[in-house]
Amino acid sequence: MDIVISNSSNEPIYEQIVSQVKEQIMSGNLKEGDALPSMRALAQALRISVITTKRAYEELERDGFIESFTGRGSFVKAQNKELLREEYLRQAEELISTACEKAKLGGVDVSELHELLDIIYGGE
Amino acid sequence: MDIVISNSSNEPIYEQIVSQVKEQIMSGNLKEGDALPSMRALAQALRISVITTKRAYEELERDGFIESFTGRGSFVKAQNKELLREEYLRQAEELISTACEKAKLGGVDVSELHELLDIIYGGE
DNA sequence: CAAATGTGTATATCTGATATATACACTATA
DNA sequence: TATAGTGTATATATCAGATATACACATTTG
Repeated sequence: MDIVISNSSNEPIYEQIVSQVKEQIMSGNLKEGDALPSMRALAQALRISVITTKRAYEELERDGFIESFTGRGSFVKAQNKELLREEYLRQAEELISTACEKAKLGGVDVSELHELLDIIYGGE
Repeated sequence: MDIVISNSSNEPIYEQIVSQVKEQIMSGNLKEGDALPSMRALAQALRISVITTKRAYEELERDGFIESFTGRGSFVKAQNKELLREEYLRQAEELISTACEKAKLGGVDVSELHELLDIIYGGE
């Protein structure tokens, strides 16, 4: 479980954890039944509070990605990757929508956005 | 000066004001030397506090878009629209970048993003 | 099987950003 | 010069993010 958090990011720490756990599930790095690091262990590793890791795990549990048991630990639930794909697609769609609004305000043509898209998607 | 704010939005009120003033400058609705509504008048119209309108105007002043004079009012400064265009382009670029990250996580191909872009940009 | 250790959980609290009420200071004008 | 309109400053309220500490349960180990 490689998880990295950034204090400079404006994204809350617990959201960063949630995102990265989802990524690891999507990549196959985490499979059904796999144990997540304990809230304490993760908190210690990231030098943050247990309450914050708990909050992240709570959100993951609420969204059906993991399951937690008092005294035992937290585990990955059976996952439908297609569901995750749809979630990421929806997020991308929303971001592109906002990008289009900004572009229109600036008088930026759609063709310019297509170029940007190719450059950014390709150039990683 | 038509300004509309949404309480349900997660964007702060003062940021909503800032954005919309920039939009009106970009659209030519507000020109150099034009007087903005007084902080009090705008606050009353939007049913918000003067402090909030002041904060919005402060940000606009800090970014060089307007100028405020105690006892006189707030006025639009000379504007370089190209500067605003660049700002919007930069914002769009950043959004597209994040969208690409999400898409990659979901295994969404770049071609699908191009389709989305056309649909969203066109379909307003 | 009881003690110890490791797990998740709950309560009260701190901090920073957003928004506010109220009072103050300056300018124009009637 | 009084008054009404402008921007400004100080102290306060509220909410989300993050926390410390103490609690409850499960597993391991002597």
